[in-house]
Amino acid sequence: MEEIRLRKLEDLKSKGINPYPYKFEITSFIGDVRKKFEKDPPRGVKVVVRGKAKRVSRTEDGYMVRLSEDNVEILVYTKEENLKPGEEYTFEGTLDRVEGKLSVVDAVLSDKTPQSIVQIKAQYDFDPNREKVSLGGRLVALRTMGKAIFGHIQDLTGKIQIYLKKDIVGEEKFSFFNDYIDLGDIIGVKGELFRTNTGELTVEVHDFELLSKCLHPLPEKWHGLKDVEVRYRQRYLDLIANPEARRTFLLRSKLISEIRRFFDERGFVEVETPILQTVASGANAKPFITYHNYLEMNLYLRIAPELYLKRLIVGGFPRVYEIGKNFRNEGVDRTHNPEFTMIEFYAAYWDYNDLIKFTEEFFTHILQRTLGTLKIRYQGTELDFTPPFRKVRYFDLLKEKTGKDKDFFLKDFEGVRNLARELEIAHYEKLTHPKLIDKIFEKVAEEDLVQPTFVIDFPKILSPLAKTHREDPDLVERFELIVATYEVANAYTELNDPADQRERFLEQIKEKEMGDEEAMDMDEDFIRALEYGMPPTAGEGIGIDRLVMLLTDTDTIRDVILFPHLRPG
RNA sequence: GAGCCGGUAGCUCAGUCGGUAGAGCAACGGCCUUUUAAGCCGUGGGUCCCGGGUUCGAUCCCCGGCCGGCUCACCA
Repeated sequence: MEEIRLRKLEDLKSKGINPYPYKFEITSFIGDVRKKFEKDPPRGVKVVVRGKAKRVSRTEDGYMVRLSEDNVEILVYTKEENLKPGEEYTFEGTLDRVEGKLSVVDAVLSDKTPQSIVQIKAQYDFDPNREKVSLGGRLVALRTMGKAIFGHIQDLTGKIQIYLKKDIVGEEKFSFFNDYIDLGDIIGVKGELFRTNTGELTVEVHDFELLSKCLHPLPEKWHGLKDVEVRYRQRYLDLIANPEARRTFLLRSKLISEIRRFFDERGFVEVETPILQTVASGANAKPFITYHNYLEMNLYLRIAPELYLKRLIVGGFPRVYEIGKNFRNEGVDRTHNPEFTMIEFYAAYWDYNDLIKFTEEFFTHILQRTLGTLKIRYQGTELDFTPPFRKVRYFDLLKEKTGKDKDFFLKDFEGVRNLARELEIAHYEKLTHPKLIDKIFEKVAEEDLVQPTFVIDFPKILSPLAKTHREDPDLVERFELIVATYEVANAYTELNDPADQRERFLEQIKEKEMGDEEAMDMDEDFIRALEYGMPPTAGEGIGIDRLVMLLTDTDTIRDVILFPHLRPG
């Protein structure tokens, strides 16, 4: 097949036609055109429609019916079985726009009095008045009908039907299309907008141009691209073939701009700190090591920006944030990619109580702006982000689950180890005391935390950069926000006493010597920075990838990272 | 790192209790000027992931490898 397309390419060149021209003037993106003449129905509008089923197609979890009333069509998505093409049916369902087309979703058979499909459509799909447009896109569907050709071109913003009529484009152009344009090619079309008999917004093409040849066949139009390996390795194909992929990554982008807007509007300054670091500190994780030829030294890819951001607080930036990648040399699974995106932010004169309120505000803003709701479905469960979120203290939760109190966990090392053994925690005999507590908490507490929950007041020995709790020297002023059993945010009142910080680092070094590979490294310059005085400060990190997973109802981090790490194929 | 599962046409999949394989879409040739998973008639297309073994014969059985998925371990 590639050979045929290559031959067409050569033919074009020999005819003096450049198959890769320099420029095509477009009047707008495809989605803009659709937006102009198509209104989205408000959320949850119920309709009853009746018509003849022109086609019944199986979808992943039901059927799609093309329902026709006097030649005007509407798509109906239903789980009803045994529907037959040619029969008349009445459906009741919710009006929605699916890939640009007005559709009735979650439809069930009904015996109510139907509304007119024509009239329903008239409310949301408008007459384009022969508006002149010039659009570019990839040809993703093609239906040639002798002296007329229908097709769809697509860009990131949407899809639109094109209509070529021999009478209109002329004999020469028409056969040029037939002879040289293939499914997958990028083309530019100029023409006038109209609606077909069935009501679909369509470009009546007056002229067109090949903008780039596609030398490979596209994935299948109906099933899309399913092979996960190909979807990740050749993400461009995923983006061409699968609307969910486009939706996910558009939402990711929207999320990140909304995050920026949220922070910018609140006086935060966006900064960039080093990714190549000489000391990998600021988190409990194993770093990647790289080598600088000129300096003849190893460098680490950052595991966290924390210590640099706090240096900026020392330097007088009152509120800073950084959105960027962190790199952790650890296992890869459904919730971990070796490089992942976080936002970390720090606010002088705040403590962790301020951050709790701020975090609730953050989620409200983000959810409203991206999804327009505070209640989202995630893997079959409704998550309610209406503030205030549940708050529970670390040791209260442990006590509830194990019956053991703080003193037990912090003072009775042997007891904790025995408990770990009872809980069948792997390698319990090799774990250090803080690690054991951490593991037990993860095992007994986290898996029940589905609704957004702040776990507050962590043990000090787990938190070397957090400030000691004002009411309890064993604890720090720290919280994690857990949603759907995984950590989404981690925050604390920052430790700003340099002497205390030095002690904590020394404690980490001891942990490292006792076999904890993830214990933090001492950062002398960071301590020196604190010696110049850091105002009371609170800081937080939020994992962007996991946030996108929540917002897009995705259970694999690889589905929200454009190019996730894979072994070379 | 361990266990389980998978890799068949460009894509989505079926199949061979061991005799080198099939559908739909895509492609190619026809017909078709409002189609839309267009339709109708016809045609071509395969390293059945790779390497070894068993066998007269392996895509299928066995062993090893590569890549992926899931679970666990490691880890945010």
